[in-house]
Amino acid sequence: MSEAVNDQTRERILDSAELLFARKGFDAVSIREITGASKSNLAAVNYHFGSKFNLYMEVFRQRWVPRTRRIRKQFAERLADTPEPRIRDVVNAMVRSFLDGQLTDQERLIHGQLMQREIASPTDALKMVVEEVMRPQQQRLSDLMRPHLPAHVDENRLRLSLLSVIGVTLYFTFARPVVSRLTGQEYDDEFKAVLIDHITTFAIDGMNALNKEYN
Amino acid sequence: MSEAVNDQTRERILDSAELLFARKGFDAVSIREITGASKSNLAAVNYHFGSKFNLYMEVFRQRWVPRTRRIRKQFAERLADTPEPRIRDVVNAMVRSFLDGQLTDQERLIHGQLMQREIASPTDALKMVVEEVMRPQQQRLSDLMRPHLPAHVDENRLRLSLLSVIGVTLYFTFARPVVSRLTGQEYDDEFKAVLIDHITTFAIDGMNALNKEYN
DNA sequence: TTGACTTTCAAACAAACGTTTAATACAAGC
DNA sequence: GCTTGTATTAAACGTTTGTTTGAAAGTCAA
Repeated sequence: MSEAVNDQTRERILDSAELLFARKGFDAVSIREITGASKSNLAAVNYHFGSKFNLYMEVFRQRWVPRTRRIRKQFAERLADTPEPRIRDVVNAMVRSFLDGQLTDQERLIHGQLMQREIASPTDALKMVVEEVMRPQQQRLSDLMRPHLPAHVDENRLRLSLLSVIGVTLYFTFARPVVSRLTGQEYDDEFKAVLIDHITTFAIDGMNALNKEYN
Repeated sequence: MSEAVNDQTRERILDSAELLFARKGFDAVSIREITGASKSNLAAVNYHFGSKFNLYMEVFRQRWVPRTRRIRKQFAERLADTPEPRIRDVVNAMVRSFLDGQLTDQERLIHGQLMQREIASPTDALKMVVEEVMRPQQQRLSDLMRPHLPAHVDENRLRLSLLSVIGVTLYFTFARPVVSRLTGQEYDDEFKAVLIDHITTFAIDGMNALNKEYN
């Protein structure tokens, strides 16, 4: 019972912190704002996490990374019925497991914003994310695609293409204020379906450039 | 003479502010840090700009927007010798006027980071940028590409493709910490040339997806 | 029930923040 | 040289921040 009580305050703080760090960024959010949102006491952050920065790191460890694992699981499930997936199948699964998977809209936005901000102002969290999450996943993707690519396409070139797919996908996730303004479209279900189709198509054709570089 | 003296303090503050806002973000930079870097007095920010936020807005008006105009000019120059540019020519000019133009490396990074952060935490600056800079430029690009596209490609679909090109380009600009880590490559001249080739190719093929949607 | 440990709490602390104020210095015109 | 307006400056101000402290409350096992 004590563990459950412990966990409740701690979990509430983590939830509030994740949301606020994603929305406003680490520097713009005070501990008082987080504890206000989580109905907890100011000193609880120091007690449970030791410091504001440690709280931030725990948000990545206990929220961001597990969510990425869920996305990856969905990616695998999308390909489970495809014995020898072509490049287009892999790219399609990549994009859709994030944009069209089981994440709620808010989760997806939070996930992207946390990453966006971490890239902008790198901390230890970025190092952890790249080494423990992105690198293994990129290796997996590379292994899936390698059989379909000509021998002259080296590993880094393939990596750049994978990063481009990620870049486009993330851009439309976090540049929502720009995209909405320019297109005059709110991110409603209909527009999001258009976006997903577009991103998938753009990414698949962009990736297929690898197969055309004979010169 | 008085105008020149006036302008020196003001300009120094703008320069320092731009650099620091780009590197660390609005919230993480104090006025004391800016005035320290610009060898000026704390109260000078209030005197010349009225507030920290106004300084931020002026950074966009007097640094970011003019630099975008320079990029746009280079884009136009790249196409000046091409009487009827194809889509690939336009995309190539888009990407290269930013990545391979006259901007210094630092300028390019600052330019991208300011935009990245503004997207993450939108202020009035984003509205100004989108309406005064991005929208007119997208219209220009659209006019250049329209003659080469099938009738069924509507305006928003074209816009999404243009945004995708911008998205990829920006991603590789500001996600430098990720890209370097994953590829093991510093952003030296050789790697940047590889990047530019890659991005251009990916973007051109991604855009060409528009010509293939017959179904 | 007691003791030991854990958790929560309010208050305090030192530092930092953006803004304001009033004095001083500078510049230009008459 | 004097006056007016501009620019710079140090100090003050009120507020906010992350961290610390010690007391109180809660929990669990003997």
